[in-house]
Amino acid sequence: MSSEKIENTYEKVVELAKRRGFFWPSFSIYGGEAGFYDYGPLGVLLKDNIIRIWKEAYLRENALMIDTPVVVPRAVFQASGHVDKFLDIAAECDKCHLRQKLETFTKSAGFQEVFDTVDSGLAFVNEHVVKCTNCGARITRVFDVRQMFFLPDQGSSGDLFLRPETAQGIFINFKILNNIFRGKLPMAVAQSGKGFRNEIAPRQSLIRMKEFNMCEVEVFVHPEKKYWAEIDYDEDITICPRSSPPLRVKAREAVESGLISSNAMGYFITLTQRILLRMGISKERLRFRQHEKNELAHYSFDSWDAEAELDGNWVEITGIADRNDLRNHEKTSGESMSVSTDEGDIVPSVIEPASGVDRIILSVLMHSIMTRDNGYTVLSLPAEVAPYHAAVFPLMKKNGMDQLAREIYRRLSMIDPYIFYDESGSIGKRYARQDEIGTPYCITIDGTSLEDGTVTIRERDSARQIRINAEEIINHGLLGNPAISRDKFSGQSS
RNA sequence: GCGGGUGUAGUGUAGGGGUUAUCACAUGGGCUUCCCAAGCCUAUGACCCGGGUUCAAAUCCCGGCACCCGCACCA
Repeated sequence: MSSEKIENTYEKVVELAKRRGFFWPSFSIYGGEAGFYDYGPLGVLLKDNIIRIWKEAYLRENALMIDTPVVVPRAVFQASGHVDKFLDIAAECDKCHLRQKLETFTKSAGFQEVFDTVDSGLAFVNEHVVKCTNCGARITRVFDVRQMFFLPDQGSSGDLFLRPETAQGIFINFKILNNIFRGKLPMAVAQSGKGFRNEIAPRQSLIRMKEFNMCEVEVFVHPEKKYWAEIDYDEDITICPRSSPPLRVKAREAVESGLISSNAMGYFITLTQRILLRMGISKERLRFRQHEKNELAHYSFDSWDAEAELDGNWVEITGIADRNDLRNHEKTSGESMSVSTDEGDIVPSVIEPASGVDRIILSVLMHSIMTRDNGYTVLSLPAEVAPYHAAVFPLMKKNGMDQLAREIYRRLSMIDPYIFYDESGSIGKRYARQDEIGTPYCITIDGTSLEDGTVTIRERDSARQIRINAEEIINHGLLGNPAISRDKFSGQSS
């Protein structure tokens, strides 16, 4: 099998995704709508698996799970700063209709001003001659571009928005959650759900969508110590700090040397790597890059992005931000957000590992797709990520092989529902189909099965088979069954 | 949002004012086959949408939409 990078992996994955049923553009019979994608039969299973891996990793950190509405009243985003800051002050040239951020025009005209409001921008262009970077005409039109969707109907308290992040649902419930956690710190709260952003130019299928899935964790820590737990992870991470060239380090050492600013930041960078690798991101194609000062979000002092290399570009798939939202909500709502500790009352700081589920899914697919020497495609997904754990086939549809195969399928699916049954076409075609959707094992019932109850199990990546008693699988399952461990497939070929 | 390119079955494509719209793969059914998309028979299936020009538009023109590439944007 060739593990070299396939040129145009992106297009290959998008084509496969539609043909086999992972994902495709939404609303296509009505011409489509940019920025929206449907998950199909396989994509739903894959996405569930990705989210489950994340959820289980954070349950092991004793995180609390929460689920809050996607529709959110204005007051929340007023306090968080999104209403004021989550928009662009844009300008348009009346002559050539070039449209971009006002600051892009003013900067290239030699001005350093930053604009928060349409009024301040308008006042500026009236006072100063700002010329179009394209045609040289004077800029006079200034307007704002909201990046949050808002609903035409009012709620009981005014404007309603679709949330651009799930995080605020956690912050505003901080006191309730901390009570449930019996007042302790540090505390982690996690939420998986949809977010909405009015992207100007949605691109590249799952990379930039207007409606997307996110998995966010808010880790509440002591603001001076920012400590979560001893970093006992020993593996290397690749980091790109602002202050030095890229390097491979252990998180513990990077925290001790000050390259990573806090224990909590280092801990969750490493945990994020473990989670992403488990999901099927390739380690060689994953790095953590610290944000430049000028690319930090309005709420963040420090931020590290987990980036996946996709067809030569580094794409953010998870962001780990050091932010301070509780103070804003305390100020605006008047509710105390402080926690009593031995060292007095404190308002916790927040470390936020936030993952884009859709981007992870695309990255996992792009990192998993392989081409066999015979030219056929294999999705080399981790077994626990693959939509189906196994497929069951009769070698041929005769002599009772199909009856026995259906019986084994029926019994097996009682203990593991992620099993696919197929008896159509030739055996080779069925293997190839399962390879292409990442099914790690194919169980085939042949003539010998009729005699002694054994079946063959074929491992996807090696295409090798072992023979095993069917009862062994039915009683113990496939995943984690020592009789079916990968190394069993390494020695013999068939 | 801007500029360029593209749009033909599920997928990849040929064609290019009047065709029965090409081919391959995939898909359904049948035959064959005791292990890797084999073979044979058979069936289903397409010109992105709207307007214009024309006797006639899938084909030419205009507009829209979507996708791809670059720019800008990415809280």
